[in-house]
Amino acid sequence: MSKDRVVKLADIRANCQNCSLLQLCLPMGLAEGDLEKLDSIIQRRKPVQKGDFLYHMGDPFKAVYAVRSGSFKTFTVSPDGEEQIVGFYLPGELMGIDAISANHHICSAKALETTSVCEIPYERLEQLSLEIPGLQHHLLSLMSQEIQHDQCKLMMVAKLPAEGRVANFMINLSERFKQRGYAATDFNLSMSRNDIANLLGLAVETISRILTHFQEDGILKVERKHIEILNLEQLRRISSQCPSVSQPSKDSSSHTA
Amino acid sequence: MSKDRVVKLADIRANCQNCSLLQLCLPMGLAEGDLEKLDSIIQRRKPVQKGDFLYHMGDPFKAVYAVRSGSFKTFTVSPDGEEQIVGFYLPGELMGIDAISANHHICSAKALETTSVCEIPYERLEQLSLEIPGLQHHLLSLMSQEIQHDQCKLMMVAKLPAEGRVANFMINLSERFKQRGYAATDFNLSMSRNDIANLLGLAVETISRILTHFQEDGILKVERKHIEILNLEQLRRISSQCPSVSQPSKDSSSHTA
DNA sequence: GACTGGTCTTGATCCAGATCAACTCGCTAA
DNA sequence: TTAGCGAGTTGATCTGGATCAAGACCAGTC
Repeated sequence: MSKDRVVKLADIRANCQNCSLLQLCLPMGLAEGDLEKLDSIIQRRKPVQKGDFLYHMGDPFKAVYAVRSGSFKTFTVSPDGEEQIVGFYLPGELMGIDAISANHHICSAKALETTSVCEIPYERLEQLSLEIPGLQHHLLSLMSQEIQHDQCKLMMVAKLPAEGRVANFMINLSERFKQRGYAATDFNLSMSRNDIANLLGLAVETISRILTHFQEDGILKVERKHIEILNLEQLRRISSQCPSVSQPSKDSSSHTA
Repeated sequence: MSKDRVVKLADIRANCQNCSLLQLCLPMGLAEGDLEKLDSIIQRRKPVQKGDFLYHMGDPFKAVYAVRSGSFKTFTVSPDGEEQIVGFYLPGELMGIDAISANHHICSAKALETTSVCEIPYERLEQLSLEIPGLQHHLLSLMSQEIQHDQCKLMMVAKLPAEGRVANFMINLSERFKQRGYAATDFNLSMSRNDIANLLGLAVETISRILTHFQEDGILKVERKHIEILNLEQLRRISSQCPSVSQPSKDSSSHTA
């Protein structure tokens, strides 16, 4: 294999055009030429190691980030130092758009594993979305989706009992993995039980108990971080509440849980 | 008073230029000429009566609405017919932007009292925000704010005990009233105890008990729908958790609870 | 006035899930 | 190999808030 060929491969991987997440991510639906324009402002950064921060709460808002591989959690820290998880982000999902109005990040983003991201300078993105037909709409649409999902999460936490929340969480992850071309019923959790508990407003012990309970009932197979969904229908029945999670819209990136 | 003068007064009232909510609402920060452009696409509709719907869940998405006076609740209905409140909307707040991505309304909007709204056809708004400098950014900013507030609500429900949620709810209302030029510590609730309980994920009885408890402790004066905040500091202490509610950003319309 | 239906309050009881405490399982490190 | 530590599980107990039930308070309406 010549050096040239190696370079070319690296080059291919680093373009939106050849990214497997094209249909999910920000550039979704753009024409060839417009895609290149967008591509030209995007910066690929070196991977973020597990436990490292992509940005901190309070940092000035410069860019939004698309996850390329791996996963993140975002969280705020309350005055008394307690962490509150806001969401988990998977490949193709956009992080940081909640910072537009405040002009600084309102939560911190920490890598749950080794991850790579595309950095999209926000000012240039706004300029570009004045020029590229459809980009503005797509951006607004992405944000509207984020609102929809947040409202859905709110309803889940306000209305569902513990089992329903865990079921809902698993279904949500499953659907997001499916959209990304991964197995829908067999995956690894990159987040700890603690993080899940935190997001769902429950105690760690409760998560643990419910997972073993689901396992006893043949709904899930749980082995440390590895989850296998054995009875999706049952899981849905337990979760059933939140319409927009069980009926994802056609264009559905940035499904955050 | 001549007929001309009457017409002129009516005309004045029906323009963004002369609206008392100008500094809070969608047209915030626009230049004179641009303001007129925006104004020209906005339709003022006849008032919506208490209990009537502005739109229903599932309706095709045509427009967003700015509350001019009065208040709304938005809610979804789950498969089993149960209502889940998503938020309450006060004058100057924008309703319906959560429908952009799905292209139909994902919740219903019901007037809590006699209200008037400005209807802003969404397609024309998108067109206009390609032309008017700053409008695109403002729109994105508004949506980002909505995300921020939803995340804040989520944290509140996931983390705070019942008293904290009620305290938080009251502070949030108080601040929104204040921004609108109403008294911050003396106001009327347009929503029922039931609606509040529903939003906060609590039982009506719990709301009732907490309100009497707050009254006994001299934190609030409660008389049916009328609320007087006697000890805002204490209320804050009970609520203290959710940073972005207690530190509203400079540009802060669409504070929804 | 008295009658009715909705909203709100108050009290008594119960239970889902928190909390506390002990233990197990992997993993890393020496 | 053992020691040590963080993450996860499991059990026992406790409690905040739900639920059930009964009144109280209004706003209409006849």
